[in-house]
Amino acid sequence: MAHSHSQHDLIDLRAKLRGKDRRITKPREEILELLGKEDHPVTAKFIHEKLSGACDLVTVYRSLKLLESMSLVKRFNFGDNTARFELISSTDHGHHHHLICKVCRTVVEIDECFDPSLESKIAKKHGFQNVTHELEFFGICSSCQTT
Amino acid sequence: MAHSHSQHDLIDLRAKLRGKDRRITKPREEILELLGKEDHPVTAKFIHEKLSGACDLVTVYRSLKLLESMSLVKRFNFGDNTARFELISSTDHGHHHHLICKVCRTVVEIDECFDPSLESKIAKKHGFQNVTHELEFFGICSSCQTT
DNA sequence: TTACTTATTGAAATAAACTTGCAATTAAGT
DNA sequence: ACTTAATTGCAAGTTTATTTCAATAAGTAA
Repeated sequence: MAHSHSQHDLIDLRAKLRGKDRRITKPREEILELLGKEDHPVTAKFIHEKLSGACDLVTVYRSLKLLESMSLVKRFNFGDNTARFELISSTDHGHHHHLICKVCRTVVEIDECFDPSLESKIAKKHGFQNVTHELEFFGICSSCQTT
Repeated sequence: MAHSHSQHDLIDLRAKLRGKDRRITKPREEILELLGKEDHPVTAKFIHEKLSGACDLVTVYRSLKLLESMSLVKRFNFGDNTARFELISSTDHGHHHHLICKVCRTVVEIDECFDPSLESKIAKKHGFQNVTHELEFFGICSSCQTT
C-alpha cells in the first residue's frame, strides 16, 4: 500500500473540488498536496503544523470535513480520540487497514482484508444495508519487542 | 451475544477488584453493576447520568480506566470521538464486534469474526507480536432504510 | 480589468471529552 | 477504634473539534 500520489492525481482532485457553490482555495490545495505526500493517516494538528501558518487550524478542520464529504479523503480512528486523515487512493478507494504499534505508534499500511462474504452475511442476518467496516490491527513492532 | 451477567459474575468481579493497593469502593461497585445490566457499550457520561449523582463524572472516568487496566472492562470506539465501555464477558473475553446504524446509532452485538489466520499472517509478515484488532461494522438498519 | 456576489477564511468564543492537583474522605489492615 | 494510604469530589486545565461573524478572496460577468 505504498502511496506516493502522482501529480496527475492531484490534478484530478482539483477537478473534483471544482463545482457549483464550491471554490478551489489555497488552503484546500495545500492540504490535498500535503496529504498526497504522506504515507499514513495524519491528524489535523499535524497538517496545520506542516503547513506552518499557511492557514488557520480551523480551516484545516473545515477543509478535511469537506474533503471527507466529497470522498476525497478518508477518516481513520486509531483509538486515541484523534481523527486521522488519508487521501483516498484510486486503487483501493480508501478501503484498507493499518497495523499500529502500541508502543511507538508506528503505522503500517495493510492491504489484506477478510472475505467480503462475512460482511454480507452480517448485513443480511440483521437486515442492514450499505454495510461497511472499520478495522485496525494493533500490536508490538519488531523494534519495540523486549527480546 | 446477549449479555445479562449473573449475580455470580459480579461476585467474581469484586474478587478481582480486591487486591493490594486497591480498594472496593461504592462507585466502582455501582459502575460494575450498571455495566452488568447493559447490553451494549456505554459512555462515561451515560454511566454518570444513570448513577444520577452517586458519584462524580471524574470518578467514572477514573474507575473505567482502572477497570480497563484490570481487563474487567473493554473500551470500544464507534467513530464519534467518545469512548464506550462494556463489561468483559467470561464467554468471549471481550472479543466481539458491533454493527452500528449510521442513522439512528442502534447497536447490534456481533459474535462473528474473520478467520484468525489473517491476523497471524499479518503479524508474521510485518514482524509484529501480540497483534489484536478492533473491528466495527457500520450500516443502515431496517428501520432507517428509506424504502 | 473592474466590479459584483457569495463561498471561504481567521480569530475568538464555545463545546465536549477527558485529565490533573489537591484537600477531604473512606476503605481496609492492625 | 486507630492509622494509613487509596480514593473521591471539586475546580481548573487540556485536547480536540465546532460555531459565530466580520473580513477576505474566488469565480463570474460586464
